[in-house]
Amino acid sequence: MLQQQPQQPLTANGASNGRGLPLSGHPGMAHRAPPLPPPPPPPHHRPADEPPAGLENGAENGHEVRRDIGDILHQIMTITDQSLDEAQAKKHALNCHRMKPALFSVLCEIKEKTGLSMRNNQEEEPQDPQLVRLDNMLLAEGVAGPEKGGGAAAAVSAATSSGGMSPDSSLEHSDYKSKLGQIRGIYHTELEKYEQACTEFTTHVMNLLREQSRTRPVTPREIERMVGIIHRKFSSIQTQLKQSTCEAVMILRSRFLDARRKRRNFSKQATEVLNEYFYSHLSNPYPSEEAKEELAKQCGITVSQVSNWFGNKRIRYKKNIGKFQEEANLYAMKNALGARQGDDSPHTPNSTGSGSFSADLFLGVPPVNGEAAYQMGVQANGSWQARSSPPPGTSPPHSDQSDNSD
DNA sequence: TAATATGATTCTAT
DNA sequence: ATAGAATCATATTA
Repeated sequence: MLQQQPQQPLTANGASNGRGLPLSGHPGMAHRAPPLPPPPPPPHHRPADEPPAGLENGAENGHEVRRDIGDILHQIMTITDQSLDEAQAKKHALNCHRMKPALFSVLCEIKEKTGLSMRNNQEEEPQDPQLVRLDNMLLAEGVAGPEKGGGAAAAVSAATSSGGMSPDSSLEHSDYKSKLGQIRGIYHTELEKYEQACTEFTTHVMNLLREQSRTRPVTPREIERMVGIIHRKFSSIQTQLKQSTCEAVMILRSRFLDARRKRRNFSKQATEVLNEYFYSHLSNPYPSEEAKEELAKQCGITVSQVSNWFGNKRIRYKKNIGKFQEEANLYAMKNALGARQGDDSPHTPNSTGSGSFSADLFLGVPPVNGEAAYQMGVQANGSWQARSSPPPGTSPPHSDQSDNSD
C-alpha cells in the first residue's frame, strides 16, 4: 500500500531534505502523491529565486530548518514536563507552526507502517455462528421479533405440539406469556442501553481522537479502526446479553411448558372411559387412530394423551397383572352388566372372557382365585398377541366402538 | 412424609 | 412411525 519511503524515518527526512522548502507549509502534504522528497536541487539553484515561502533566507536555511524540527520534537517530548498554562501555550504554538502538517504527515505514515498495519488483517468479522444461533433462537422465542404475540404463541405451540395441553392450560399460558414479555422488555431495554452507550462512546472517542489529531498524529483511518474495535467490544457484550436472555427463556420454558411439571390427573370419568376400553380389548389393547380420536373426544384429552395412557397402561398392566386384577374384574363386570342391560344389541361378553382366555399363560401371577377370569390377554412371552399380523380369528367378535358410544 | 400412582418424556428397537 | 421400557416429575394417598 505504502510507497517506498526514505529509509530512515524522521531524521533522514529532515536531514536529506535539508532545504525543507518544498515541504514547508504545503497544504498538499496530507496526501502527497510523490512521497519522495524532490531530487537534490542543482547546486546553483539556491539563490534568492526561491518561492517566497517566507522562510529563512540564504545560507542559513538548512541549519535553520534542522534546528526547527529538532526544536519541535524537543518541545513535543518535553511538553508533559511543563505546567498546564505553559503547555497550552506551547501546544498552540506548535499547532500554528508551519512545519506541523509535514511533521504530522510523516509521523502518521510511520505509525501506519509500524504497529497499526499489523492489525489490519483481522478486520474481517466472519459473523460469529454462535451469535447467529442466539439471534435465531431469540427470534424464534418471540423475544427479539417484531412485537409481542406471534412469536410467543409460536413458541408455545411448538412446545406443546408433542404433548398436548390440558384444558386449563390457558392460565399457565398467560402466565408464561407475561413472564416472556418481562424478559423481552428487559432484553430490549438492555439492548438499547448498550446500543446507546456504544454510539455515545464511539462519538466520544471519535471526537477525542479528532481533537487529538491536532496535537498528535492520528489518521482518519486510525479513528475508523478504533471505532471498529469499540463496536466489536460492545457487540461481544451484547452477545453475552443475548446468551443470558436465551438461558432465561429456556428456564422459563422448562418451568412453564414442560407438561410434566404441571401434571394433572385425568378426570375420573376420563379414566373410566379409557379403562373400559382397555379391559374390554384386553386381548388387543391397541386402539386404532379413529378409536383414539373417539376416546380423546370422550375424555376431553388429546389423541397423544390417549396414546400415552395406553402405552403406560399396557406396560404397567403387563408388569404386574396381579395388581390390576381387581380393576380388570371390575370393568369386566361393568361391561357384562352394560351388555345385559342393552341386551338387544348382540354384545357378546367380548374377547376379554373368551378370546384370549388361555389359563396356562399366567405370568408368574398367583391364581388369585376362582374369579381370575378376566386377567388374560398377555402371552407367556410377555407380549400381546402379535400385533403385526393379527390372525383373522383373533379379532374380537364385537365392534370396537360399541361400548364407548355416547 | 414416605410410598405409591400417574401422565409425560426419552431412548431403543423394529 | 410406533411400541416397549426406563425414567422423570408431579399428584395423591396412607
